[in-house]
Amino acid sequence: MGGLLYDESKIESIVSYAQRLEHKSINEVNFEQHSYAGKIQDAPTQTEENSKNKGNFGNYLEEAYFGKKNDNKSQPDFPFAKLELKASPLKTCANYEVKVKERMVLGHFTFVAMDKESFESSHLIEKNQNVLFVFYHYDRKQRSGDLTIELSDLWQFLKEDLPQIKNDWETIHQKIRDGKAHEISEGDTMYLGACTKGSTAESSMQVQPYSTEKARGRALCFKLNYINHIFQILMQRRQHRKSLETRLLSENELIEEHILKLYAPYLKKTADEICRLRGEKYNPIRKDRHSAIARSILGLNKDGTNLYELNASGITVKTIRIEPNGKMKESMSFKMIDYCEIVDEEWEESYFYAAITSKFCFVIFKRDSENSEYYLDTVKFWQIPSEDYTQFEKVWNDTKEKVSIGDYTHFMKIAENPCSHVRPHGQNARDLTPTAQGTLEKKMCFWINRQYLQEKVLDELYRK
DNA sequence: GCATGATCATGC
DNA sequence: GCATGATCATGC
Repeated sequence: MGGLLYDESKIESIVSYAQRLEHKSINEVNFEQHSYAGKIQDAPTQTEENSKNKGNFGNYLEEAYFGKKNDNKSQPDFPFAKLELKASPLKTCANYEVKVKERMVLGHFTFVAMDKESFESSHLIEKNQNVLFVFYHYDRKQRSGDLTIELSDLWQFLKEDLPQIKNDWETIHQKIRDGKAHEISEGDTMYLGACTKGSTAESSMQVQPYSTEKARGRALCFKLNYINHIFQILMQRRQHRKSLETRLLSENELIEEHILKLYAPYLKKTADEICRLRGEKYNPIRKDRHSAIARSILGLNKDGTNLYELNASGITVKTIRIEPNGKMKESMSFKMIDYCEIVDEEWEESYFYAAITSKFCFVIFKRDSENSEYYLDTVKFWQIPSEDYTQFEKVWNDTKEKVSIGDYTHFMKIAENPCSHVRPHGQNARDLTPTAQGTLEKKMCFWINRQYLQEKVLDELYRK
């Protein structure tokens, strides 16, 4: 192809061409590059309708900027340089923090094809050895060509993360081999995920090799927390900032195994004893005293932001208290709902979605009689089965709708949904937060129902 | 017994 | 001051 402004056999050339886009839009840069101007007319012009197409920016980038036809070949986008191009949208949060908006889809796969692969020989590795990430600021009111690009940079699998990614891949692979493709859940894995593609309609269901049951089509993706982490790392590298995070794992370790190892010395010891062993003060008045212990053992700071693997995987560490009868007493709370944010959000891009599709690490304290102390009984990793996602989605949608119309008094109650409900979560009844309508309302948050966790997680551990 | 609303201590 | 990770208290 003549007339390209980059050498398509050289990674550096392609990357530096992409970097001309930073802090500018595609149309702006194309306009500046007069020698290329003639070609712009060939570029696809967007209609209002197709600007809603999610892959649109990526296609526009490929065609109008790199002058390539968008094909769905299994080869990398720049086959001569073995370079894959990936565009990823950013959003600016209420606190002005810039984050990646959605998970990064790496490629659709069929269960039959993946069954025959090994991680090392996988399509995933083959296609994504070198990735050129282009992070752009998403704005649904603007056309792709006018969106501002924040960062273009080369990325390769981090060798420190590779054992976990391999384990994630193999977890998905094993489910296929076990004839359980229909049971795959995004929460099964840490960094790499298998997200659903296509609808639940019978026509879009796929066959799997070891079961007659059809399963929803899937694509491999980097889960939201992980792709966001890649963005943060690339930004840090660019700005020569040092990461504030510590790595929990040493070489070739897996997250789950390592965390279980950290808790092992304290199993069956009371909260008080654990604190004494660790030379920390036990404060029986704090409502989050067990959580404080669970976090301290992991080495988490108060914000819970200093450990790389927890951030990159989005693992939610939660403590549960079990009463002598084997039951948990309380439902499980999450962050306060941002009423201004939720009205503009999509379910799959919401905080709550990320939370419920991530692994949970339940640190379970139990007491054997009404008067005795709670002791650390066990640590259990768990994920919400994907068939329950729609229940959480219902509660989230209901909340979004009510917030949109300014109804802050009829959120879903515990009896209305088997999985989740909405309840206050502030310092007291006078603790208010701004709404989409410009008023102030009581702080609330999503809760996971006590009974749901009891049945799905705890009955198995504390069966009477 | 449990749903619901209220509240607590902490640490940045 | 306030977000967070929770637990408490009440009344049906």
